[in-house]
Amino acid sequence: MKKKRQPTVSIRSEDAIVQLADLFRLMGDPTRLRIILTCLDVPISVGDIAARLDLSPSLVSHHLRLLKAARVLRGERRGKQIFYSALDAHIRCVIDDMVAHVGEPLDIEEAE
Amino acid sequence: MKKKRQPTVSIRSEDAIVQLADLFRLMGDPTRLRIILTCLDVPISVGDIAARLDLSPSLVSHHLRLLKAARVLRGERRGKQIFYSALDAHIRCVIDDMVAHVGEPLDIEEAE
DNA sequence: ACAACATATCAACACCTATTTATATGTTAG
DNA sequence: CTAACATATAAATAGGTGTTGATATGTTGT
Repeated sequence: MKKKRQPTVSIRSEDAIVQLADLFRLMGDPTRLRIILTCLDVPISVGDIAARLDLSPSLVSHHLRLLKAARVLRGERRGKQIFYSALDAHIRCVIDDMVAHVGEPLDIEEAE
Repeated sequence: MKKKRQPTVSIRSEDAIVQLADLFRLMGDPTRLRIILTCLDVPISVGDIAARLDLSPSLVSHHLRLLKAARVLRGERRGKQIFYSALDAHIRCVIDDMVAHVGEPLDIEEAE
């Protein structure tokens, strides 16, 4: 049972757009995007994220709270630590599409 | 010749992440996202965008400049007017994926 | 060339937000 | 229960950014 992909054109309601923009805005910060990418691989603890990205645990936790609230990531406790991972696969698709977009900078000549 | 879709994991270079984040940040503003969505349908002039979205032409033009610089949209002049449209199809994919993400709020129960 | 229209640019303000620092909450081991 | 660790929260600061209003650039018709 495949998911029906409804055309982009149809989403025009105010709150739907705001909700979408909120998600994009969350991914629009380099630090937060790094955190997201780190969590896409495999569930990883707050401290390990901080260590890998050379950030303070406090800052990482702050961003994780936003990402969790926006349903981008989810966290589950294992002992003292809390491991974060992607809530679903869509975020990965979004990023992959954007990477593809960046990968093709010019389809037409752009005289500046 | 299909495009090889490289895994999300591999994009880790600093500037690549910053470049991605810049694009997401651009889409993270409701006004700008509305403008993008309006241009996805069919090429449309600055004035028509402003009229349809009830924004000042000045503000629309300002955002269009950013979106054009980021290779999200492109503009071509037809007489006095300049018609803007999506530069490629990837942005539509990105938005569709994000819509799909929003459409599936909960895969697992989330005890708050 | 001039007038009228369409778009772009500039500067200023107000608002938002990422980061830091300090403190608090929660969990495990002894 | 206490100590040590892991994460979360709060307030304060600094830098970024969307919007507005005025001005500039560019194009078409007369």
